Amino acid sequence: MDYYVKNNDVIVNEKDFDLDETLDCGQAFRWKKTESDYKCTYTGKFLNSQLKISQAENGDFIFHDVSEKEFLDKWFNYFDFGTDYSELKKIFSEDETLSKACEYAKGIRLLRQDSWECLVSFIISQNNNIPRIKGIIERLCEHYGNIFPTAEMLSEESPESLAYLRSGFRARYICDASQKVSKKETDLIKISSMPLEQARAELKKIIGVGDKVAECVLLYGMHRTEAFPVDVWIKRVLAEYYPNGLPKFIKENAGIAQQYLFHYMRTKN
DNA sequence: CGCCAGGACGCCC
DNA sequence: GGGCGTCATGGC
Repeated sequence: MDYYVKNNDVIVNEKDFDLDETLDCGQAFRWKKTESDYKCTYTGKFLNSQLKISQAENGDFIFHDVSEKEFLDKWFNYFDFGTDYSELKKIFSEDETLSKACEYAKGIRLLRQDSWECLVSFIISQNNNIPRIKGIIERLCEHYGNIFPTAEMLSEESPESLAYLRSGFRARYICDASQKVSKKETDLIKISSMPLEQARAELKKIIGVGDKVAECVLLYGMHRTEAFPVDVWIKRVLAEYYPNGLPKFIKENAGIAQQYLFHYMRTKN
């Protein structure tokens, strides 16, 4: 990864990164594609920081109106620029299916998202489709002035007061998560560094958090790359390509491999 | 219209 | 432990 500062922007060169593929592969739900003169442009937020980011025709990335300090302190980490995805894909490509999946969308990276936002987002995701998940999260943020509400804010709500979300049976799960997190009965910071099995068990104490959602929080919100969420698409991948199980050599980065497989299976047709 | 969606839970055996 | 119906809502 190389970068330089130009006027008020930071320009990044990173070949293992595609904006469309990374921001629209089902790991994050709050990035919006906007019109621009570039190949593509997105606006979104991480915690309380807003970002407008473009990918130019030559592949470079423009972090609009971002100082070098903010880039290094915040966005470098969010986009996981410290990880060498060429090396990861080289390892993955020893497996035939994974090789195809990595070739299909070379520019997917695993974002380092906020654990609380991930927890709520993936509670909402259950038995739901991606366009509708985005809609519910958008209504939630709009309701709080276009920020993602904290656990403290949401702990004031009830399933009835959340009716405007039209999130169905998931509303009471959101409330339980908000109460447990705001009371520190669920401590997301502590969980993020627990042994994996213990972390899973701790997350699953929240009503409405089962194996799949817990795994998503660990992977997307805590960057535990060995976590491996299994949804209906990954079930199809496993049934079709891995009847004897996944290759052992992906273990410590199974979650990242999962992201290539998920996107491949969901969009190839 | 019917089928499905980045599932979890309770109940049954 | 595994199988099955149920839960809201709406995208396609």
